Amino acid sequence: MKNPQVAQIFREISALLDMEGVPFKPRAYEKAAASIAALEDPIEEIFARGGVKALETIPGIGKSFAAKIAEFLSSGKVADHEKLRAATPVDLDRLLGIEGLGPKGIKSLYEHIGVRTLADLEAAARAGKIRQVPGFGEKSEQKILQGIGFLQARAGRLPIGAVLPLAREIEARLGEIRGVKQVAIAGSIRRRKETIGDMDFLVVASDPALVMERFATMPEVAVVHGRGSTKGSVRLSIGMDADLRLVPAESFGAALQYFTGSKDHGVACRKIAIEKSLKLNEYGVFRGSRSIAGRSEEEVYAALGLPWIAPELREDKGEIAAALAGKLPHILEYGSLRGDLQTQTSWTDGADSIEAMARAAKKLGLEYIAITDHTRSLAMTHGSDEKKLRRQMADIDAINAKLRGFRILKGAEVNIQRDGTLDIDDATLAALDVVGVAVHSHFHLPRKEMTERICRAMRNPHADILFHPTGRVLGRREPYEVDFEEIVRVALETRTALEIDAFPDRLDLNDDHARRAVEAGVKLTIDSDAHSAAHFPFLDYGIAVARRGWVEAKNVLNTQPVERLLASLKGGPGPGRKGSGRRHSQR
DNA sequence: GCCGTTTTCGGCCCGACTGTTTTCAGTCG
Repeated sequence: MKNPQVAQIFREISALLDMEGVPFKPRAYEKAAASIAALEDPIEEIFARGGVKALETIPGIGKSFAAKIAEFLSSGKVADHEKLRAATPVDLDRLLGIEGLGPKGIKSLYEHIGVRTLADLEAAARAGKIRQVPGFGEKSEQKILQGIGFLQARAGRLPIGAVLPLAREIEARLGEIRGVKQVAIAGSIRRRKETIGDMDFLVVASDPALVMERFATMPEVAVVHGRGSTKGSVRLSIGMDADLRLVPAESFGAALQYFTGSKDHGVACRKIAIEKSLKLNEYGVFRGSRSIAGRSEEEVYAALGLPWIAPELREDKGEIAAALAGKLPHILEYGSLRGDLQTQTSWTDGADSIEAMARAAKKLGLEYIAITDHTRSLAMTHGSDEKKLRRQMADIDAINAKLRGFRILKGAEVNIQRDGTLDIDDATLAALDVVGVAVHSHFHLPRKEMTERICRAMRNPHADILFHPTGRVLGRREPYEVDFEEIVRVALETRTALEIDAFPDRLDLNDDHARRAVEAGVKLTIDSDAHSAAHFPFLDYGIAVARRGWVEAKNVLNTQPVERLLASLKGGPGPGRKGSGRRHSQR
C-alpha cells in the first residue's frame, strides 16, 4: 500500500510550490493528495490493473499527476519533487507544524539566515536572529519560541469521544453568560468526524465583549492566540485549539453553515451561489449588497435552491448533487436504535453484571441487548468455553424471567482463529441468539490471507455479525490489511451483517466503509461494545459514523424490534435461513 | 494542474486577525 507515501509527496510538492508563490497548482496537488489518501485500493494495484489511464480516473488526478505517480511506482522518486526539495532543503513537515509559520515565512528564514530544521529555528530565535529577517519582528520571534514549546505538548487530532463531552461543557457554559441568545458547536465536531483537530463555537450575544472575556479566561485555556471583536482563538490545556466567533443574529445560520464546513462542502456551496449570481459568506446570502438569507441554515440552503443538509453529510462526497436532485438519503436518526448487539460483562473483561448491563440499557430506552462475552482463546479476558457459555445462557434465562419489557439475548464475541475457524463448537453456537465473530490476534497476516481468514469465518452458518471488521484502534493500531470489497461481497453472499463498533476509539467500520457496505446491500449493526453499564451512550458515536456513511434505518438490523431482529439474523430461527435471495432482491 | 447539465479555456471561496507594514502580506479556518 503506497498511497500514504504518494500522498505525502504530493502534499510536500504543494507546500514547496506555495513557497515559490506559484498560484493554483498547490491546491491541485493538495486535492490530489487528499484524494489518494482516501483511496480504498492500493494505488500500485490500480496502476497494475489499468496503467496511467486507470490513475486518471481518480478524482483530482489528470495526465500530469498520473505520470508522476507512475514515476514514483517505478523509481521510488518524483523528479520534480526532488528538484523542488533541492532548491529549498528544509524540514517542511516539522516547520509547518509551528503555529503562525507558513510556507512564505519558512522560505524567507531559509534564504536569509539558513534555517533548515526545527533545531536551527530554535537556535536562531534564541539568538535574536529571527527579528532581523524582513517580515519578522520581536513578537514573531517570541511566537515561534512558544510554538516550538507547544509542538511537543500538542495532542494532534483526538478521537471525537475524547473531545465532544468537553465541547458540550464549554457550549453550556457559554450559554449561561448574561446576554447570550444562541450558542452552537460548529466545525468537525458538529459533522461528527471521527477525529477532531480543533473546537469551533458560535455565539449570538448582546454583550460580545463579555463573552470574549469569559472565553479567553476559561480555566482550560493555556494561551490566547488572538482576540478580536468577533473572533477569538485559544489553545486549551488538552493540547487543542478552540475558536470562538461572535455573530449577529441575522447571520447565525450563515455563520453556522460556514463554520460547520467541511471546507470542500463550503466551496461547493459558494460555487452554487456564484452560478446564481449570489454571494455566500459567513454573514449571509447576498444579491448585490442585499442580504436574502442568513438567520437559519435552512434559509441559507433554500436560497441556494437546496434542502437543508445534515452536518454529517457535508463532506463534498456527493451530497450536493443528491440535494439538487432531491435524493438526499433519509439518514439514521439519533435515538433510533432499539437494541445493542455487542456488550461485555463481568463474566469476562466487562465491569458489570449481566443484570446491571440490562438495567442500564433499559434506562436509556433500549429494548434488548445481546451479551457477547469473549470466547476461550482470548485467555487474558477469561474467555468462555462451551461449558461456561451454557452456564451463562441459563443465567440469562433466569434474569429475563425477572425483567419486564426488556430482553437479554444470548450471544458471544467468538474469536476467529488464525485459519478462519471459530473457537466454539457449532452446537453451542446454534444455541445462541447472536453470534458475533471477530479477529483479536495475528493482526499482521498478508492481505490475502487475512481476507480469506475473515471470509471463512463469515461462511460459518452461525456467524451473524462480523464485529469491528477492520480491527483498527484510533491512535494506536492501524486497520489490518484486508480486501474490503471481498469482505463486502462475502458478507452479502452469506447474509452476514457488518458491525459499526461505536466504542469511541474504534469506530469500526468507519464512515466510508459503512457507505460502501450499504451501497452493496449489506446489512449493518451498530453496537456500543460496552464494557460497563456507563458505556451505552457510545451508541451515538456509532450512529454518527452511520450518518456520515449515508446509512438509513432500513440498513441497520438493530433498529428493529427484537423478534424481527432475530428473524433477520442469518443464524436465527426466522425465515429465509436457506437464503432465498429475497432479502437482497432490491439490489 | 485540474475540471466542465451553461465551459476543452478560463476559471480556481472568502474574510478576520496579527504583526510589521506606513497600506498589506501571511496565516488560518
